[in-house]
Amino acid sequence: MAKQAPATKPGVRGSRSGRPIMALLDLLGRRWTLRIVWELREGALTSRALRTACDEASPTILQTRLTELREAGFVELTDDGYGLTVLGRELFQTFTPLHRFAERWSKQEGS
Amino acid sequence: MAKQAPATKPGVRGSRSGRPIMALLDLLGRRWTLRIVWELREGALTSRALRTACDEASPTILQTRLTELREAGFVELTDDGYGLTVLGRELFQTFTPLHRFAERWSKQEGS
DNA sequence: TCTCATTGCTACATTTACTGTAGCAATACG
DNA sequence: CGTATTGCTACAGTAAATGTAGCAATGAGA
Repeated sequence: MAKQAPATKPGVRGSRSGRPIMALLDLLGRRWTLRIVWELREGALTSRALRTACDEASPTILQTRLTELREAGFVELTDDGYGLTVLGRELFQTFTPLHRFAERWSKQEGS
Repeated sequence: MAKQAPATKPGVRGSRSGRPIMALLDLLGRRWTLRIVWELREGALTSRALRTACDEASPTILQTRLTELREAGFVELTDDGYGLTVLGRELFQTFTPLHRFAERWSKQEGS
């Protein structure tokens, strides 16, 4: 079940082009992926706690996404539960501008 | 078919919490959404050109995503085709660190 | 005006992805 | 032993995405 070479695994759309950004956009563009990274931002969570944080999402898909994120090297399973790796935290850093953008977006939306 | 109040439209997962980032993560976490924004980064594309750029994705889903992105205020349809709005370009700006991250990610993956 | 090509967009049957519920084996605590 | 976690999986049902085809509207050319 443990795959290798995550960055270019065949099932990833856009990875045929060899452009890493495509593989990343594809991975992040799957349901719950962005959310999981977001919810783990402040520390590790157990699978159940993560599920609660993710609005009781189906454990099936959470497990699938966690496996993908682990294969990609963004998430790891420790004694404290699932947590972001160093790489995963770097990925989360790129969300910061996104967060600020979201705030601006929601405000200009009312008009 | 035309909805209103995009930031808090009922179908958006995570928006019940009222946190804009959740609505944004949900929108961006749908298939082809990230990719579309990415492909429009250098200028407007016609629907067919966008489809080609998106690896011949189904026009059905592209049209759905384009509608969502237009309702969100990120994309607009002009004489040149679909293009990013000012807001959409701001959103794309947040991808820049993601792009650089993707490059680093693909390199450390081989080990 | 009659093609012909392009645009944005949609129908629809098939396939894939996701959901919701239930429950497993392993571990730990009493 | 019971019971309460953990990570994880099975499976039936539902929702989402794909792939192919084609529509109406627009414009260019003969």
